[in-house]
Amino acid sequence: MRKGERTRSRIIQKSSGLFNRHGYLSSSISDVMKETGLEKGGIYRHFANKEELVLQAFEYSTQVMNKHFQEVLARECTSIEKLEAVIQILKGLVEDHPIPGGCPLMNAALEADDAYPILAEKTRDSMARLLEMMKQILVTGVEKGEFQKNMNPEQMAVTWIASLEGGLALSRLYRDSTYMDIVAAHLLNDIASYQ
Amino acid sequence: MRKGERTRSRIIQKSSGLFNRHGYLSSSISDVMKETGLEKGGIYRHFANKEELVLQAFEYSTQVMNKHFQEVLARECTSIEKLEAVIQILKGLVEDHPIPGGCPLMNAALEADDAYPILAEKTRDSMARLLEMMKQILVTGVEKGEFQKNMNPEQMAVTWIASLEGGLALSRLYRDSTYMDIVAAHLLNDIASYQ
DNA sequence: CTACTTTGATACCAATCGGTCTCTTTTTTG
DNA sequence: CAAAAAAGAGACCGATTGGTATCAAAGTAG
Repeated sequence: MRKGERTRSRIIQKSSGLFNRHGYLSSSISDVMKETGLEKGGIYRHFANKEELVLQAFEYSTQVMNKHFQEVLARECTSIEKLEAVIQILKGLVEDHPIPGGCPLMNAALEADDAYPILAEKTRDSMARLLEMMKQILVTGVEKGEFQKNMNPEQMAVTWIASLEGGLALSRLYRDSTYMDIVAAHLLNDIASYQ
Repeated sequence: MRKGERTRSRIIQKSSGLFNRHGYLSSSISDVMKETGLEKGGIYRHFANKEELVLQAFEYSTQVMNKHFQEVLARECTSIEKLEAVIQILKGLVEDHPIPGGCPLMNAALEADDAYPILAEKTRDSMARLLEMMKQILVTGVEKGEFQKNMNPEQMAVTWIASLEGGLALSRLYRDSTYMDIVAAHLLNDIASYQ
């Protein structure tokens, strides 16, 4: 691996945290310079323009989250355990783990919505993957007899993601994980009625 | 009412929509100029700096939402009807009604989180009011015997706001109100178990 | 109508924006 | 080690940022 590639990766990694905390549009190249310790020339050698860096940084954030999901979920066997693990992962984001600034999907969704169409499109793709992953856990749960067949995995997946993302936003706003706990307890209690 | 006051109000009103769509930090004064049709001098006559305008615009957005809630909820009698009305109001935000750009509380919460402490504080206040309003509907519902006493209004209020705000974010991302409908149906089905 | 006040357009400011270019330094290759 | 290639610092660019001062026009009060 060449030095240039390593530097490029470092820029993406550092700026992904910056963008997730301070926003993709509001962060400037000079913010990226401070974050990386590089000068302007050192950054623009690796990216044609700010947008390329922004999109790469967003993709990096989603990759980190996807990998984190994969690793944590692989440890769990039953679907209900996987659902509890999903809750724990989202709860981690309250405390900036594994990424500072909260859920990159939610952040990008709200920031890009009316202001950054290209990023919004990428966000839709990533969100669709997250919803699909949730649905898959639930479908498997039904197939294995963990959940009754009258539970609708598609709708339940939407409800879980919406509730957890909303709860995460509240918990981050108040720096108090209680909100996430309340939402999580409610979701687990609800899914229990299908067991 | 002097002309100056009218102009000031118009600036706040127009820029509140702009900020809610494009973000408080990302929007520039020249964006406000285009939105209002005024030149720079005409804007800075009425506001000491951008921050004053930003905070006033946010407050205006919350006032519009509060008034909207009051008016709509006043028409409904029972608590369950009020809850359905809350759903309808949040659903309206998918289609930019009564404010373009989605829920101003959620937008401000995520944007201000790590980047704009003063706005974050204002957002916490407004969000607390929204949660309190939800809780009050539920408390009244319990008092009137609409809901069983084992329902916890505080926790239910958090769950409803989190779920609806999360669902709203999904629906706005995909420009598809189905997500909101799914979340709403789930919440109504859940609250029915306490009736 | 007149005198006074308020209002807002305009020109201007330093600082910062995203981005380019050059040139030295550092890596890599043979 | 030498030559070639890659990398990054830094000066520079025009455009835009938030913000100020001036001054003519519009509004208001007597």
